[in-house]
Amino acid sequence: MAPSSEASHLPPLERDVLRGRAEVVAPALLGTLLVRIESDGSRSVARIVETEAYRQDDPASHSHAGRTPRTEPMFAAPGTAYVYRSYGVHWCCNVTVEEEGVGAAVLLRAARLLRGHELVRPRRVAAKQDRDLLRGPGRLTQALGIDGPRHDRTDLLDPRNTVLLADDGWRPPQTAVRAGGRVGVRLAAGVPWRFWIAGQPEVSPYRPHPRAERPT
DNA sequence: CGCCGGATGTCCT
DNA sequence: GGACATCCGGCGC
Repeated sequence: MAPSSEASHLPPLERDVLRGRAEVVAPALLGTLLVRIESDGSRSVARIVETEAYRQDDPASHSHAGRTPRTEPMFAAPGTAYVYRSYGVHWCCNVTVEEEGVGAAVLLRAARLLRGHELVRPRRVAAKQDRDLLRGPGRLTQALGIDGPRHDRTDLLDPRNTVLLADDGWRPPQTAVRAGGRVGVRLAAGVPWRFWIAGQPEVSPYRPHPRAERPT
């Protein structure tokens, strides 16, 4: 029998979940799964514990200035990956949300690794503890081998692809979902569109932008 | 734990 | 040229 059959039975995330406004979808994705399928069929599975919402009318969003070659995927159909380079060195992975033509996305900031430790460890040699493996958006992509050339513009709900959003039905208790300012953004720093599961050690440490402008 | 500098692709609303 | 949705290692407390 095929060794991958068990993992392949993880149900995909429902696309309709992604059609709502970014700041509604972002907390709704807490507890869902990110799956990385290697070329040999082996899989890593991680539980999403921290997200951030970005949308077109939001000064902190890449889509705020309109379409560019880089931000084009933000305007694609819901479920599309928007993978961009951060500070020239790291990759960050977003899921496009809202309707096609609207520049909105949810940044996947942190996750807890459930399976695939042996696949992730060699890509995250700098991680001193397991909780640091996918703690932060740059670390998350490095851990799962997500990058622009391979994954930008791919459909995260198409089971033929190598990075997928899945759903095993688990969700955090409502009382454990927290909201606050987004990490490292200068504009609209007070908008509480970062969401995380309280008590999860994989949630990335909050760090304000050095010149954050907060609304009065 | 906190602060600092270095790495550097893509954009200038 | 400067800013940026980041991370890491080195240093000091």
